[in-house]
Amino acid sequence: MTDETDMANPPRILVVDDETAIRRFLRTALGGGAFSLHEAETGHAALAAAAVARPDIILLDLGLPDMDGIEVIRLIREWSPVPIIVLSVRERETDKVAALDAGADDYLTKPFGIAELLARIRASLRRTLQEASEPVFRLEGLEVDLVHRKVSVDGRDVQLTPTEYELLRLLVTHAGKVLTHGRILKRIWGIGYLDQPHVLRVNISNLRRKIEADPSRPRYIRTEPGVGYRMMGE
Amino acid sequence: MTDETDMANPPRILVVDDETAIRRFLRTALGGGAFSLHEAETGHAALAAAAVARPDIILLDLGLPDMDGIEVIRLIREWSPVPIIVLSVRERETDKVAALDAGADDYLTKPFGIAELLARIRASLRRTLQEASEPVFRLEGLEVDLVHRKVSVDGRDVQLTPTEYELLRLLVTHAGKVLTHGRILKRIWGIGYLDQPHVLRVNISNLRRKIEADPSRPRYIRTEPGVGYRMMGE
DNA sequence: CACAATCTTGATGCATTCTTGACGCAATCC
DNA sequence: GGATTGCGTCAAGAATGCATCAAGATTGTG
Repeated sequence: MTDETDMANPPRILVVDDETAIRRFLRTALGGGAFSLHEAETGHAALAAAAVARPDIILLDLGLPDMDGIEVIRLIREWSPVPIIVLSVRERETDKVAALDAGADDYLTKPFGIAELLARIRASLRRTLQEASEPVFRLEGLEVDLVHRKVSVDGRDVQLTPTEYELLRLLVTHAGKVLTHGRILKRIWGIGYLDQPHVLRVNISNLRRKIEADPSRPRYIRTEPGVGYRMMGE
Repeated sequence: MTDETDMANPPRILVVDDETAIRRFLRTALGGGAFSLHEAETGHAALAAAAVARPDIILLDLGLPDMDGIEVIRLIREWSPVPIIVLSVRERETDKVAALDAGADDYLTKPFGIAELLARIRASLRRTLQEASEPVFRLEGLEVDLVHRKVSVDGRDVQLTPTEYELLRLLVTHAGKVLTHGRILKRIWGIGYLDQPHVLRVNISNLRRKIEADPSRPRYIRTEPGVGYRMMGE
């Protein structure tokens, strides 16, 4: 589907643990730009951070100084379905059952492997992200909703043909950058059309007629003479 | 084929394991009417059962006689998001990571406590059930009651065939979004019908005749030429 | 075993979309 | 300044996709 991995908006992770060593360990393990990290040392701080930072996932230790971790899960579950992965030294089955039934999504007993933790985080994110995130491109009056596959200009819905939409999608996902004729042709019409820029011009023209107010002086799709086209923005 | 999500009907669980002892153990542990159990001994049987029985959750052993469990996960994930919990003797971290990244939702190493397994099953079911948050879909005169499996237009009840209802349900649960032909075909007719969009068109046509006032100019099910169909709404 | 409902498949007419060619215009090169 | 090249627009035939009807196959049910 989409080929561009969006590094601009890394998933937010809230780490809740009172031990500094553990937090530092997780910070190095989860760092590196793949995630945006927030930390909390107490249950109350965790509740506040969950509300303010809106994490995409919570890593929760059960042994907190001010309140029991199970209680933290319950209180969060009263208003948020955010995935919660429990990290705890308690390995008794009753502890696991209590945490899971309180609303936790997963339970790892310390010590755990960092690779396994990362895999479980990916599994959780995969479940929520496949429904959630709404990548919508906006530029002045133009709005391209890549999830719902909807395009509108100044509020009015615009109906595009499959190739027109593919072309627009390609431009939008590379907004600001110049796409060469060759790159576009290869991508949409396949290799073999490299020497036929005409089909591309026709489609750009049709696309402009549908989304540009004045196709002869385009606001969105600018042509870069001798090179290719560029979607404005960024 | 029918997916009677009545509250009276217990969640369906598919157990995939070649060892008779394990299956018997799970049968007693999960029995008692709380769940409806299906079983498979091989990977191929598991794939067939997943398509036919439409389980709400799959318990999968990785050591199958005919194919690797990881491969089973991948093949199921090509067309179904059903929760998969891996039960395996392999306790190496790389095995866990491979299974989770292939699309598994959880991983338990044998031997495990039955209470923990039940808790993890409850956690998985809770997640999927909360996604079906809207029990009844309304749009202008159309009303689709997903709990009682009833459809009405302007107050008059409409009788749909099983496939028609499944199709409508799929569209309604993704209201606003475009569902591609391929996605619908895979989901309702199974993979293998990917290259037969005709059956889909016939059913869309029949469905429209039953719920649309003017099937030639549909209000609810809009066709996205070259792409798929979309239930209006949101 | 027979009946009814449903599903599948084929055929047909219609609408949309794609492709290709022709032509005007602007910028560039010599 | 004239020729060349690249770009944008228009239009028409070809190709594809869609909706609908109808008939045979399948399934379920009593």
